[in-house]
Amino acid sequence: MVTIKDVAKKAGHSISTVSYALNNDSRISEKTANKIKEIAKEMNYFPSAAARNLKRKTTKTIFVAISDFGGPVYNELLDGIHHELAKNDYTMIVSTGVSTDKILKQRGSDASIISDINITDKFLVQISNGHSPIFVLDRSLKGNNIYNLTIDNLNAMFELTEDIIKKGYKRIAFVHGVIDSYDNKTRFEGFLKAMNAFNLNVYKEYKGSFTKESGYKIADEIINDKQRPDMLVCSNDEMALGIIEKLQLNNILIPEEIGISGFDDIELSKYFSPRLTSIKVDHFNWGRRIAKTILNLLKGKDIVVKKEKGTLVKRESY
Amino acid sequence: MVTIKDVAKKAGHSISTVSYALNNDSRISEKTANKIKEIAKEMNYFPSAAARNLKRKTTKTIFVAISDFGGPVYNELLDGIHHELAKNDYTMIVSTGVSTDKILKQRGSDASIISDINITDKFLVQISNGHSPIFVLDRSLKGNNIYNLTIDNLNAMFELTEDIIKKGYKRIAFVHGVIDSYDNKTRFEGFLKAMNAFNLNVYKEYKGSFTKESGYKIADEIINDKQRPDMLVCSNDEMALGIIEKLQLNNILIPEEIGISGFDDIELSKYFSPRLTSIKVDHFNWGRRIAKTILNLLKGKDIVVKKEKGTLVKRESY
DNA sequence: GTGAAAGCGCTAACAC
DNA sequence: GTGTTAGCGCTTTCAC
Repeated sequence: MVTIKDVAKKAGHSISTVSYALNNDSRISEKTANKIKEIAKEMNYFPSAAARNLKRKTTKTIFVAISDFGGPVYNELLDGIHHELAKNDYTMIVSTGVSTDKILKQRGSDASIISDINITDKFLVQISNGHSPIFVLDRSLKGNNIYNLTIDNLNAMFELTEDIIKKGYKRIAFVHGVIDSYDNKTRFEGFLKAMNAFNLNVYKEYKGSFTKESGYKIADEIINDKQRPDMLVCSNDEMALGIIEKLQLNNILIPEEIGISGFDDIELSKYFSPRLTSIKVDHFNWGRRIAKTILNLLKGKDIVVKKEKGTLVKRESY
Repeated sequence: MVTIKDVAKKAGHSISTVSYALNNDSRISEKTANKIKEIAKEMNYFPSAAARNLKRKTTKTIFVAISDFGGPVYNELLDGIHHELAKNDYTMIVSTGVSTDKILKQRGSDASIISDINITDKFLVQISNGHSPIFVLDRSLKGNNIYNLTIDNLNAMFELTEDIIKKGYKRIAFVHGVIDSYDNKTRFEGFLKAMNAFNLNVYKEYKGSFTKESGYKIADEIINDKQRPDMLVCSNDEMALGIIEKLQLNNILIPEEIGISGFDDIELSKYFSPRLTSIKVDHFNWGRRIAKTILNLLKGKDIVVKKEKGTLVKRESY
């Protein structure tokens, strides 16, 4: 591995001069700088991140922890974050699972974005002290270096439920995702708010876990039910799609017999028949805003945290 | 930030004793070790990755470069890689775009997996000298520390094409993805091999770019064509799905008027109507194999590189 | 405009 | 069994 020392020797200069030259310090004469740069290039030299990070106490890296790489949602979010960071010469690294814990503990980044449901609040609070800033998505968590960035689930779900109620549905049920997750709680809250506003009672509640499989199970319950709801408000799209699939397999017509709605507006939702009515969040844009917020904080600016809005996408599922 | 020095001071021991204790060196008495560990925990101490990496000249990190986070394929692949690495106490970091170049140059990892079509062969060859090992997926590239890991596109496509020919199709066209990409070339090769084996001429060739959008364009060409092919062998699923969507919008029946096949077997392909016949690759398993190969290499073992097989998934699209 | 040297936080060879 | 110390590759202060 070629180090700054090797370059210095070959260039016939001190390592400090080489360092200055490569970092475009104005003290070095253009002639020397160019000569050094050429030699460095020739030798295929690149500064070691480890050494530089150690010295600079900053990594110019932002870390993003996600639950899994499959989610249709992460795609755009990560794109948005990366887009903004790259413009500002920051590097984005992403990880899942146990790797995440290690990166977090060992301060591999100047800031972290947590969107991994498997990382506990407790762990985050524990490491946060004296840590680089941690931005948590979709949870509500207080702590020293912890910042909360969320989607405005409540208002979006309120708007959706209002639309449903105005269509004349009466036996409206709610399909929960992971019951005490931030997303589920706030979405349910928005749902309840609308139901209350129209003096309607919740007809039924189903307990799922945000997955398509949990949707299948709920569909089974519904199939065997003699007093079915006429509308299912689901806490996310994946459960809604699972339910649709299974109900249709059992010849229950959607939306004629039961209406259904989702949340997230994932890619697949457009391809189902009927196409799912859902709440769309512009994740690319949200990612950019998240990155901007982080960069501002790192620059020492004051930051304002605003909730990201969702918009109702009306299709034919109710 | 709390350093090893702080822990040493508080524990009343030298920093080396602390280092040994935390790294479970057998020289340190259990009593001292436990005391030190407790204090470290209490102080919320974690060793700095930067300092450790610099000293150890190893990061215990494997880097994966991907084209984008959206691809349905990456999900399982990354899961598989992570699964295997985590078991062996390695950390996986993932990145896209310009971040990738920086990480690669600055040796942020003990090995890298490249599955990003935007990274040029030239760049890889340039940095490879004296670099940690680089594993390239889906390309054929020679170099010092470069290893090629690929899917057996040729044989899988041969098998698929053979099945198509045996169904009696005569006017068989091929839909190219990015024309000189490894995947496209080898898939086309397998296609040609089967056509030749049955003495059939390629009826037509269309040029796409692996995206659904390029599928739409090709569909337009086909719609306006007076002498349409009766079968479209596509270089990947996404183009096939784009073509199906557009053809159906124009009331062309699939498979009655035109048959169609894909490659990759992405999630969506099951939900289309008709469901797409395709080649499935077990990406999770492939990811695990890739990780195992890398770990073996890092351990100094000899490695054998075998192509990953694909299997034909027959559905109703031809 | 350039170089010598200190030191970032850690590991590990060596001394005791 | 524990401590002293060199040094990983780099940046940056200070001296010239």
